Amino acid sequence: MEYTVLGIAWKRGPCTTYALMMELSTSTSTFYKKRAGTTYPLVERLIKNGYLQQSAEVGARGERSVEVTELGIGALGQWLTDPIDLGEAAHTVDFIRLRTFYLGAVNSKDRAGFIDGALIQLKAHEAACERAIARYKEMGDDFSALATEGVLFETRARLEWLTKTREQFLSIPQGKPPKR
Amino acid sequence: MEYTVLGIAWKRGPCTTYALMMELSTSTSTFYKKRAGTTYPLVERLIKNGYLQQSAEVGARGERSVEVTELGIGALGQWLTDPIDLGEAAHTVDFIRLRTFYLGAVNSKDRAGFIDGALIQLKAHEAACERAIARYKEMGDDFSALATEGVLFETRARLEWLTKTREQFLSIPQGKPPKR
DNA sequence: CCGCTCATGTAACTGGTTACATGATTTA
DNA sequence: TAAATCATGTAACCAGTTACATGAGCGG
Repeated sequence: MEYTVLGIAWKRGPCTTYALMMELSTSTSTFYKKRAGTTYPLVERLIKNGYLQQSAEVGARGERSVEVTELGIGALGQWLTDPIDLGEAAHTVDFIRLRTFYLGAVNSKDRAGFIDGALIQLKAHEAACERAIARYKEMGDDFSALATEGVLFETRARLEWLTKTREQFLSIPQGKPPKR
Repeated sequence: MEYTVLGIAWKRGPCTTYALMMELSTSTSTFYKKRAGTTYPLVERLIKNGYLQQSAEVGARGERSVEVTELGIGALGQWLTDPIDLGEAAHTVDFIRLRTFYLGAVNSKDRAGFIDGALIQLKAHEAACERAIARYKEMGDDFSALATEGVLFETRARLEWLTKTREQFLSIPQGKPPKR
């Protein structure tokens, strides 16, 4: 999304499109598998619309760098100040949870396999979040640290939910729910 | 996503594309604002690929209904049985959290406005989840009830996170983090 | 000097959104 | 009988993904 790129560019100051792309693809929070094909056109679009501009700063090897314009900072502030509506606040994605809606289609053994596999991945993700938070703190990026704390809260909630409901998920008979 | 439609069609048994569309757009868990323009082509695609088929059942008003084929049930089972990888398990979306990464761009008063507005929406969402769970239990759809319990856990974690970090978010000075 | 990372793109494809369009049936 | 809901689509647009393509600089 445009605002994420705008936000990263604002935090970093003048940097290359490549650097933006790298941060987009490695962040614990960003949900796009942004690669070159997305980032370069997106940055182009933002420049065309006046939110980013070519920076005067040029690297040793002639890399071009971009920076946020006044207009861009204004748009970022607008986005952060606009009250969030219920639709956006409630909109979350969780691919583990998504599957659990239909677990009745498979037997208990398969359900256990899925849930236990998911728990392992979530624990790995929890550890990754902790490392990311430490890294952000070290870098002095307090907002990213607090935001990633949110990912950690979420991950622990998912672990707790799956752990507590595991037995119930396994005990429900296979098949679709009764018709009404 | 295809699997969600497949899952809903499996749960419901023969039903119209319209009914699938309605469930997609009202569910607490589905993240697509699926409208006609998405659902009809998607169902067409699933029929073409053999996962859905026209059902013999026809409504009083001549509505066509679709149902899952054996192949479709197989694909659904496959999806549910395949172990989830870290990338998919870690991939979550939260538009409130996304903004908090860049809250340093605005002053403390604006941050407080954003956070407090978000808390109000999250509380409303929490109540909506509770109602949805009760409804699913009433309908005898235990898997959806347990899955939506997951949404509830998540929502409460987000509330707890924002409540606990609110003061910290407000106390950090405005501006971008120091360069390294 | 070979391979890796930095750096910058392009082109084709896919899939979702918006907006439009139509008509039947139900309900107030 | 008028409005709402059920029901079915289409077409233009937009944005993200995949895969391809290139070349410079750096470290072993």
